[in-house]
Amino acid sequence: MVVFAGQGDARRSMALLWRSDGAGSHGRTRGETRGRPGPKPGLSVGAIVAAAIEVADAEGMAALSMRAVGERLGRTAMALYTYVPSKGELLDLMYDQALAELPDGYDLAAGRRAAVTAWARDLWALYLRHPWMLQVSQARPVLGPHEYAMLETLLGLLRGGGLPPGRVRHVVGTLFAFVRGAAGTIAEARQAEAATGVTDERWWHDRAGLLAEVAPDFAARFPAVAWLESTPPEGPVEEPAPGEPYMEREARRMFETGLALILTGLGTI
Amino acid sequence: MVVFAGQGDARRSMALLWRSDGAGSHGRTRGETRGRPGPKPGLSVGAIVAAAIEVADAEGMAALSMRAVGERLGRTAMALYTYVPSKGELLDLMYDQALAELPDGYDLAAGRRAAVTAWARDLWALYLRHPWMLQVSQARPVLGPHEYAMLETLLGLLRGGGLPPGRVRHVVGTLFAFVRGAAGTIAEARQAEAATGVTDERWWHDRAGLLAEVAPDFAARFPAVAWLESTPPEGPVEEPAPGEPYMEREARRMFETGLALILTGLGTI
DNA sequence: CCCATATCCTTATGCCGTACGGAGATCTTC
DNA sequence: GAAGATCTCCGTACGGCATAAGGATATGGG
Repeated sequence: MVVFAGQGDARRSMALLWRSDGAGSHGRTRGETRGRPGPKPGLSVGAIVAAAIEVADAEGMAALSMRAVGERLGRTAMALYTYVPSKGELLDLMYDQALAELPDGYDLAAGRRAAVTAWARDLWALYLRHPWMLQVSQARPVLGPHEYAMLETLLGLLRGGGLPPGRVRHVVGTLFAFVRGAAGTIAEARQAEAATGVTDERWWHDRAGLLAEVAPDFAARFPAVAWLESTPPEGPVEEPAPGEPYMEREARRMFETGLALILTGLGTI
Repeated sequence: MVVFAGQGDARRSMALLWRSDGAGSHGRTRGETRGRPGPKPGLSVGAIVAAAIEVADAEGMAALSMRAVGERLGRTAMALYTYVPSKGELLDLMYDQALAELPDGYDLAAGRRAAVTAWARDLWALYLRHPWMLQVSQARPVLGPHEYAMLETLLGLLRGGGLPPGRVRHVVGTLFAFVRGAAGTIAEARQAEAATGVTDERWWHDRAGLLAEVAPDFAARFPAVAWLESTPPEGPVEEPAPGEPYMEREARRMFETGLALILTGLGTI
């Protein structure tokens, strides 16, 4: 399920997001530790965010608990609350931190379309590296620095294409929606595989058998579906790509097709 | 976060999904109750699914607990387990049941593109009526009868367009990904609004103030973003649509734009 | 009547996020 | 160096969650 970020002290959470210690610098957090009473901080916001991302990457969003993150850092769950106000804020920080992995510029020399394609592929790859990102609510955007940086990058590619600003907004929204939706298909499959240990291949095989059991009249009820499923995935017009599971290859092809449709449409408008 | 369906007894869950009592018929579930010992069932799978959908629609996915569903039916949480193996299976049933609201055919008289557009709009509207649907994992599809019915409907529109089957698969995936992604933006906003009581308008206003506080150099760091945000949403080339909040109108326009891009692209390929 | 079987409930287990307050480290100020 | 303020980290506890186990009770067939 989508996890909603905490709407606690909004000012504090924005300050955390835009804190000056960049990236995963594991640095000091609120001003300087120098000259403050009390024990030296053994952790940092950056370290906690990094640990949380590791947990979420490895075990999936469902396994991301404050206890689990604390354990990875050799602390208890409660120790984290010194640095981060709540789990919701931690999710926001994780999300924005992951976005920092994106490149911040693309070469327009090969053309606008090629650059936007590269941008979309990178975002898609990021979502696949961090499938839990798709489960952080998009409702109230995180509004962190890296989110704006990503947007800035895309706008840099789209601006100057002759589109009016209102149009640009909708194109941006379309690209985000598509990449996100397309990545969701496969990202969640990976999470399910990691969480349950059942490969996608096997799962589909088992389910197909059950489906035939429970709906013996399938082909009659859904002729077009049966037609589609009876045809082979596609011709051999493809590089080998040896290790890639069937599902993933299909998902990638779908992504490329959809992206091409959108950009072709954009070119003819 | 995305909720994963239970991978308990797969056979039982498929049987539940494809149980003969259709739709919300609140009918008998496993064979006939006639001639069985024990008290008469006071509930039914259909009634439980309907109650769960009501809860999720009204209070959001986060508030959907077995206790809440039981309470709505005047029972305890444990009473539900007589009918449904786990919360995960219940989610599958809810998902497939909601899909039953979709029309099962479109008129091709006005052309293929018009029909596909209508199909996409209906799916988008369904997601907005039931925002929690977007939080049910897509990883391992539910594979319920209404999911196949929806697919069958779309394939009925796309088949005969001269596209090879492999291509059709990718176009279908693209349409699903886009509609889902686009609906997510606004559906989650509605859920957040319902859950927190803070309107989107107000939330954005507050956050903008905080952003200016915490990142005073915003316009310099993100010039293209600042440029985009400084331009008015769009010309007055729009019907009044009085009650529609600003965010929703923009989201709807984005959806229409993206759909047009995809279908235009499809037309020129 | 008797008993198998069904529904529904009470209770309990082990997770979760996190409020509260205590223990002890480390600073500034005398 | 002592006092007091302030900080990190932890132990405990609370209420909520899904759900396992088993008991009370109703209902049918024999």
